[in-house]
Amino acid sequence: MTAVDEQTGTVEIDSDLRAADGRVPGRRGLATRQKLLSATRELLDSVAYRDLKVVDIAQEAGTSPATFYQYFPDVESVMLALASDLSEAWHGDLRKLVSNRDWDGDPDGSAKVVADGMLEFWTRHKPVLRVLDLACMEGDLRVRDILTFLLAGATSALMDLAAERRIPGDPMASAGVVVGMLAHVANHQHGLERWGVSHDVLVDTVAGIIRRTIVGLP
Amino acid sequence: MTAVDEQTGTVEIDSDLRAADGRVPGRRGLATRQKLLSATRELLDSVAYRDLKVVDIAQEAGTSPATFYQYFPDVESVMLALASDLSEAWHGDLRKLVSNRDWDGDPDGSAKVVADGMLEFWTRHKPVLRVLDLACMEGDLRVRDILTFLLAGATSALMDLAAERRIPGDPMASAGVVVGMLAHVANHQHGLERWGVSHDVLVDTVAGIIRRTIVGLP
DNA sequence: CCCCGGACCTGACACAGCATCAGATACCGG
DNA sequence: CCGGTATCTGATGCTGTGTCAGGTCCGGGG
Repeated sequence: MTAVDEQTGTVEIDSDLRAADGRVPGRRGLATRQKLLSATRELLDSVAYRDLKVVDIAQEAGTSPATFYQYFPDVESVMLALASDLSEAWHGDLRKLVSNRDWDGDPDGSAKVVADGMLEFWTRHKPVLRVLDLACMEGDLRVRDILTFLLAGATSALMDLAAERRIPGDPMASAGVVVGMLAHVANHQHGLERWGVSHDVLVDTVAGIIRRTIVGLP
Repeated sequence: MTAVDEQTGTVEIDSDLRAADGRVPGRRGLATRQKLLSATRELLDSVAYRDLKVVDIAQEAGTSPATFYQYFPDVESVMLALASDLSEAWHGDLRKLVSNRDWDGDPDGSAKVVADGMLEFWTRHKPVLRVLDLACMEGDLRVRDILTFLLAGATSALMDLAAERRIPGDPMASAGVVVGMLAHVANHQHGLERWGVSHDVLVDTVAGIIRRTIVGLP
């Protein structure tokens, strides 16, 4: 019952949203479901994914484990739901972050805004995204599709840009690698800072790579 | 009782290697410890880190859970040991992969060899590395130090190269970002291939970024 | 206003995996 | 062959999982 995409027209994240029995949840039910999602998100700030227990999520949400199982079959499914929400909420914005730029007039500034925006997005949602990233690497196809959708807007915008500019090399590969780089850098920003790389320097470095790889300037 | 680094002179991975009681393990003990490590590595090929149980590791290693606890306090510690081993074994090779190149004579070929070699390394050890990466993001300082050491050789070699070439921007940041990019790309190679990006195209794209970011050619 | 039916919640339970220890077993030097 | 130490494991208590049956809450009809 959710959005089908406008332009890439591919992904369709279906969520008919049933409780453990066949019930369709009402207002109150949806609220506790939401509380469980938030509780999970918050716990992930402080506890490792491996140690994330149903008991703790339930407690954090102010309810019981049994209730948890009314809405999700397991913790993994909560992550999947969080992923869907994130994807729905940000797919469009990430696309716009790239495409609403004046690449001809101010390529340097544009690259910097994109770098900064992506880093900001990734950092804000790091606790969830790093888990999704692992799940994706571990071969979870549902997660991979959702992450793909999340990034599809930005990626295809970058790809179009690279193609327009007739950059040597494969536009898809360039766009994919750049987006991946942004993700990784955001996740390890803290580590790089320990090596003496400040946030600003990092943004500049990444922006430089975007500029040279996608826009095609020295 | 293990290597202290030669040049960066920072990391020191200490492993006095005791069993659960204070004993220093002998030949037989070290063998079962090794079997537990291998079993873990192999299980990670097929099961998600979150679902990796002590029972299963013990069974795969042909021993009992109680024995497991003779050698490791928990699964996390096994990962730490695997990380140390990997680091010890590859730190030098990764450095050489970058520094044993003729960057002046054949920058293009060199970049390609580095890209290919790093991708190969990361892909080969993906099941372990992706877990370590998560642990690092989740704030595990021991893991971060070990990964830092693993990559320190390659990173500092790239950094020196960038500094020599007087590339605009911060050499440390450039090297760090490039190494990070390689890691991420290797981890998501399968996903990119699904978007129609072949291995060879990927290597070329990444090599291009190395060339432009570190060596400084158009 | 009360009360009823369905939506929602939870206590109780059986079972899986964790972690520990005391005692059994395997190996080595003499 | 034997004693002693290194190594292993069965038994056990405990934590967390997943599933009921039955209790509580709430909104609408009488």
